[in-house]
Amino acid sequence: MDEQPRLMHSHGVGMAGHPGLAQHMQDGTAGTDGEGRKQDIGDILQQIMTITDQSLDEAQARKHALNCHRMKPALFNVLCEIKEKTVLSIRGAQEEEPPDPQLMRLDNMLLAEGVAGPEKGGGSAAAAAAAAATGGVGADNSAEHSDYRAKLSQIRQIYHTELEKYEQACNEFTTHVMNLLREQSRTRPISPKEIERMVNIIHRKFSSIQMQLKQSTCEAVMILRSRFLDARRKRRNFNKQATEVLNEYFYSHLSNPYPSEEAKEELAKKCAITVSQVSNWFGNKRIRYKKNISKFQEEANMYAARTAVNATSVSAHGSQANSPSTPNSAGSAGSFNMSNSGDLFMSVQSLNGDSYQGGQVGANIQSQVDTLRHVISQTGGYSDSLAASQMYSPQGINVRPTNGGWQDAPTPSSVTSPTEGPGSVHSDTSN
DNA sequence: TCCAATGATTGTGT
DNA sequence: ACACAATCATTGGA
Repeated sequence: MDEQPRLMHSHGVGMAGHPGLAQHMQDGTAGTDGEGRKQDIGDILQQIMTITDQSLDEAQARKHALNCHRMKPALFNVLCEIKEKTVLSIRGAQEEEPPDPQLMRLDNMLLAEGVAGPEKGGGSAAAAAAAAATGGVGADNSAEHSDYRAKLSQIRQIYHTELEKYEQACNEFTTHVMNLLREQSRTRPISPKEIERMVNIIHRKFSSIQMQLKQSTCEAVMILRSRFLDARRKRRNFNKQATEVLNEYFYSHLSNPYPSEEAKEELAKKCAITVSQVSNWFGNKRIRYKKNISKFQEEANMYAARTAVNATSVSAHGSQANSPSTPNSAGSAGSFNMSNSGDLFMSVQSLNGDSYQGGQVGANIQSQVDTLRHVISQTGGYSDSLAASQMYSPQGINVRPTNGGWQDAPTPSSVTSPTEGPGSVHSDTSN
């Protein structure tokens, strides 16, 4: 910096002890010719460069004089132009930046999660969407949702408070800097464009802070989501009634415990759970039943007896059994085949694994067959130990609980008929 | 506190 | 897409 005065000296323009600006101002002729103008500019420059070296009063006086000098606007314009063409133009090239994709992602997410955007509904909509995604739409999880919403709105509140703080700080700082620059623009060449640029720089800095805020908010939302909507963490046992409905269906369709889509829907409705929950339940049940049939024997018999009572009472009234086991009853060919007798069914069953598809179509009849089989097994002197051994009894050439299930070796129903002696093949069908 | 039961998820096979 | 099997994570009773 202190080189510049020397530079001036070398040009032989402004010198220490040079007449003050006031004098120049009085000297109107100074600016008329080229030489005079040059000297004039040199003087002004000199004033600018040495202004900090002077005492406060003197500086103030000179500052005032400078501000009032007729050449000042022109000079500042030129200087601004030079600045513009050099440093600022380089910076300007960097300024044109596309919207940050990362920021856009964060914004979108916050919007989708209901943290940003409209106050009402966003959060609950996001919660509902998230719940739907996890398949958990139950009557009992509305409480969970409200809890989720409460936490989400807490995050939202914090986010907005912080955002407001940032914005306020940003505005305050921007105003301060702008005032400062405007003030300074009287004594040094600062164009409005430059001020604007400075404001942009400040905004960018603050927006990067904002991005951090958004990022941490997103993280918080994600954690909240995973904690609240991970169904495994919020597992609730189904209520007794729901379990009974499902078990009833399962044991009354033991030969083919694969509810159709409609059956699942109806079961879901009855149990106030989702279809996917029904699917899960049946998946688990099939596996666990197959793994340890003896354990489920008692349960099987209980439900079989119960269903049998229902079935007989219903048939006594000459109407259709209106249980969840009905949805599959739309079948015609299957029903026809099945409707002949349990004997036919069983023979088909033992000959052809696909017969269970028929069973699925004629679920009504199949249900009755299963049920009756259980009743017979109960009345015929059932014993647990026998049941356990029966699982692997010689009767079951196709009785292999571990071989992959009902579809290709579909005789768990006979497995659940432990009264059949090892020799009494299909004796249960002779009802 | 332990442990069986149970609903849900994940990985794999078809 | 669905079923199975293994597994996880939670619940609830002893």
